Amino acid sequence: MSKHEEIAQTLTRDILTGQYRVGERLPSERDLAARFDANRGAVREAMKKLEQLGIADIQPGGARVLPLNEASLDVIGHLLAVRDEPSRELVDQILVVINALVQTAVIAALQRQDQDMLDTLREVIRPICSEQLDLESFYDAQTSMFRGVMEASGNLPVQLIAKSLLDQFGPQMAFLRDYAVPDMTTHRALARAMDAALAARDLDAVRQSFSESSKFHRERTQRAFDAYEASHPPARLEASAS
Amino acid sequence: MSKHEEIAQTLTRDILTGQYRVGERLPSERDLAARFDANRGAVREAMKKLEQLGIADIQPGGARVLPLNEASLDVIGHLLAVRDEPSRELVDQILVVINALVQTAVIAALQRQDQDMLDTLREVIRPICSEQLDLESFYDAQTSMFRGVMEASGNLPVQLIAKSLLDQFGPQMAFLRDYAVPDMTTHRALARAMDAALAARDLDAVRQSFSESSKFHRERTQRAFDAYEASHPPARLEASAS
DNA sequence: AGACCAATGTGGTCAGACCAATTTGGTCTG
DNA sequence: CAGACCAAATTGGTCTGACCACATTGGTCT
Repeated sequence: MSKHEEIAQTLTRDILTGQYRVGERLPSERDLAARFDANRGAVREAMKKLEQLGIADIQPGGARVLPLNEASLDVIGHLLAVRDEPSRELVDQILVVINALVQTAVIAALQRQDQDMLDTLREVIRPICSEQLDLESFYDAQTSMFRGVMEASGNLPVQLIAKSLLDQFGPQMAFLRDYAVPDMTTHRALARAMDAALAARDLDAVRQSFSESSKFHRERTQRAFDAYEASHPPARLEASAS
Repeated sequence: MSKHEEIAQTLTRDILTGQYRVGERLPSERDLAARFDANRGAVREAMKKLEQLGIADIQPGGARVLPLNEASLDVIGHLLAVRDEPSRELVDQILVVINALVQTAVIAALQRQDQDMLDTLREVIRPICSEQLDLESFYDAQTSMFRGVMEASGNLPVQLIAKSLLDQFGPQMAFLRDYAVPDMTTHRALARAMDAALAARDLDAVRQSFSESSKFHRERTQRAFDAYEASHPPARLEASAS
């Protein structure tokens, strides 16, 4: 890892864990350069990164910590990675958003009235419901489905948001894979419902089936968290939940 | 505007308007420095910006142009600004996404079962339906409503996405304000429906009323586009639509 | 013709300096 | 004593020039 990445990571972690209060001034670039035994250029690059993440506001006179709701979408990945395991609440929120985006994309795709598009859509769903998948392949298939839906929607903003979110979310959730209870029967049933709704071009049914799938996925993820925490040292009891 | 901003803007514009093909190599930093009569540091900063926007991939050996669907959400603002007026299609897509986010946020807020939250929510909606607003104030009120809903949702990813989108979207849409046909009667009716749905905690009604409001807003925006184009030189006829 | 290799060009990093603007701390004034 | 004021120190912003490791390129050798 290069110097500026190291500095940026340390500072990002410090800010996101509350080492610096919101509004507080960060040390000057020269101080940080001395502390990290780095060139000021390296510190500058790191600070630029913080600014891009929207967690610090750099101005002549000093850099200050911004509140989290001023941040860029790109902080999500860092937020998930800051602790030993991601926050259950944040993970659930992300799943909610992804569901909203997928539904928006599917509906947009359906409203384009393009038969080829619809066939493509059903094709990316089929692997989920028809084949005998293990959990690993299921995740891959689901991700492919998401990407396919996004592309079919033709809605660029949705595509960009979903890509950013999935790119940050996926890697951080890898640790849960071994703890998720496979339930391919239900998965397949949910996927069939989605496929049927698509075939019928029934918007309400599409919404309904995707919502149900998302709800199941969210519950399953929370159960995976339970399993993970049960088989791991619950850390120190102090402040482990915040 | 500082040098690196000028360079970044020019390069961003060139890339987004297709002056460079996807996959094509950009000129080297030293070449660009010579072309813009700048030092390499300024060019480097500009290139960093392109990389952050997700429109260029910088690697030892050279920087290459990325396809648009690899970009960051932050390109939206640049995409809207690249042409004389924003693309109608993109604007509509953004409105669709914002509606999806708002609905997600409202539902999340409602499901928190927090009476104070709900009261706050209704308060941010009230100005839209009760007062005699001109169009300008209506926009402000609507934006306030969005922000209030986002905050009330407690869903950080939704907040961050909406903030990013609105920050990029708002300024670029200012040019349309004078061409939007005011229809405060309908606006008020739609807002009252939203308020009633919230008061009843009826999720389906909430979805329905917000969808209708969004639909009306989208149509009104497209009509504003018509009015704008009617009163502006339709540019040269060649390739004006692409 | 293909494999190989050296020269060139590329981005990545660093060091040091200067500038304009802000911040800061003391001083002066009421 | 409080507030306005000013000068010195500090801050981020910019620029110059140089070196490095690696990718690309073009020629050479087999």
